[in-house]
Amino acid sequence: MKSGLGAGGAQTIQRAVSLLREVSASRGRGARLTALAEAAELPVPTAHRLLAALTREGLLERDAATRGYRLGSLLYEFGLAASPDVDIRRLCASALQRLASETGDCAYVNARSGRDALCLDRREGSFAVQAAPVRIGNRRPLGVGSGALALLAILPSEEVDAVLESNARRYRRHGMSVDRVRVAVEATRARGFAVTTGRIVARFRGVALAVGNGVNGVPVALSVIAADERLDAPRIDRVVALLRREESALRAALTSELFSPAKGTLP
Amino acid sequence: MKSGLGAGGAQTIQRAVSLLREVSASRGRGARLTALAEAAELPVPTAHRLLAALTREGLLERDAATRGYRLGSLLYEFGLAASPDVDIRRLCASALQRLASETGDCAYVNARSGRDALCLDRREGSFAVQAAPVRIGNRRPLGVGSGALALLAILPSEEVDAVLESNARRYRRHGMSVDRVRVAVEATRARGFAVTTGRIVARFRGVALAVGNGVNGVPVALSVIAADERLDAPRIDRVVALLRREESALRAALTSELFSPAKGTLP
DNA sequence: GGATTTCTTCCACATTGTGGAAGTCGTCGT
DNA sequence: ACGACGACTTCCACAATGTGGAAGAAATCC
Repeated sequence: MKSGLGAGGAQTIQRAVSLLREVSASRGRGARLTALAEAAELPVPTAHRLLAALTREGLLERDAATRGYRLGSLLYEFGLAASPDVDIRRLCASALQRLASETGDCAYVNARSGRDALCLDRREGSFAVQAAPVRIGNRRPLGVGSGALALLAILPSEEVDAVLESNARRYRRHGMSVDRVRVAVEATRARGFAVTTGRIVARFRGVALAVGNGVNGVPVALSVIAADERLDAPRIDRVVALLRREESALRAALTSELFSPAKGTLP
Repeated sequence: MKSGLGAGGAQTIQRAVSLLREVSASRGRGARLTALAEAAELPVPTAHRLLAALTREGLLERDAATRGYRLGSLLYEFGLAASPDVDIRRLCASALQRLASETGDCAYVNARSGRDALCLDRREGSFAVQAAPVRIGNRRPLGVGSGALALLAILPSEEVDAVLESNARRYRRHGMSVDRVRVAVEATRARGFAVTTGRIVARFRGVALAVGNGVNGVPVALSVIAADERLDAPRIDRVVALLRREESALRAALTSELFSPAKGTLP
């Protein structure tokens, strides 16, 4: 088989992690074998064997009813130990709170993770009733969704190209295409913030703004998602103003955080 | 090589996870290659290759200064997505808070994870000044430390035997032995709670109590750690009384939680 | 500055992982 | 209820991948 890029000694680990990422991209109640195999570009029996091994080790769990794979408790446990010194969620908590209560809609923090956007945290406003909302920890390809688009648009163009190429297959599965994402990136750059149409998630739109140079080197974006009829042009402007305000507040908080990093559980 | 138990198709994954567990057992600033290889019972070059692959994938990070391996940010990200429906940390938060403030020492929640005890959360009291405290997410072999001992002692004897055998090598690295742990288990069962001498972590003692049938099927223990001169016999009794109180409160909270599970970020 | 320990690279070998094909199971639709 | 389709699992011949001893760099200690 082709081995692709200069790996030194671990096809298996690369494949396994690739499967884990695909599982954590799946919303709802677990991802099925065939879908995972396809997404990770692996033959079904191979994916099956790897998934079984990951399950045996506790990195995955299998929903008895659905037969779908979910991230396992061992990953939660590792996550506790891997908590970063600068806790982005804690830093963004109050910003999210204000955004959600002032707009009445759902406010999100997304971070870049490789070629994915990762939902770090969210806060629901009073109006928020979404069918299958993005949950904390979920991943999507950079460019798909408002937060993910804002994150993609701030990357240097050559990196954008690399991400687009790498995600080409995945865009298709989201009903997108490389070209459409590229156009959206250009529009986002010109506009200064990201908006999505109601097409990606049916009947919902998002507005997003990337945070300066990110948090601790990690690019981060704030976004607000609402039913599309609630987000007309004037309202978008108001939401963007709120996002701008929170973005500044966050940058200020970051500066002071460098001198007094708090760690551990919230009081 | 001997393959040991009935694995179906993934030596590599088993070894990789084993290394991850060892990394998350290491306190301080990262675990070194040789130590990890020894702990995971792997030849050094093999461990090196696997660790390099895990690092490349983002499951591990390497401290440039120490050359030690730490859990990587991708594990933190997976951890977010893998957060359990019943959040043990949230349930125990107030119990920890009271224990820490009333004793002035360090209060911990530990859970069982395979043959390990896992530090789920901790709260420092006013007196707590530990040199190398156990951090959230750290692992130790079941039986080493007060919380870990309480967790081991509530297991059925045959399971205790299995754990003891499996951990034999690791006890040695903690200056313990299977026999000493077994004796401690008997003593813990007779006493109804676990205490440790100041020998495991120099100059510190712990008192621990397991929580009923655990939380959501996961065995859990509450513990208080203090400098050994602070923990004389009468004070131990008082701490145990506090632990008993919190243990009951926790069991009560568990019952009501079953009917109104809260999820997501705290308000 | 040399000795010791720790880490990294190398490479011949075979164990482990591979994936096509075939079998089994679960789930639809009628 | 039953049959037909798709999804999951098992099987196994094959070789690519992972393996680990040995030797070569780095870093660290004395």
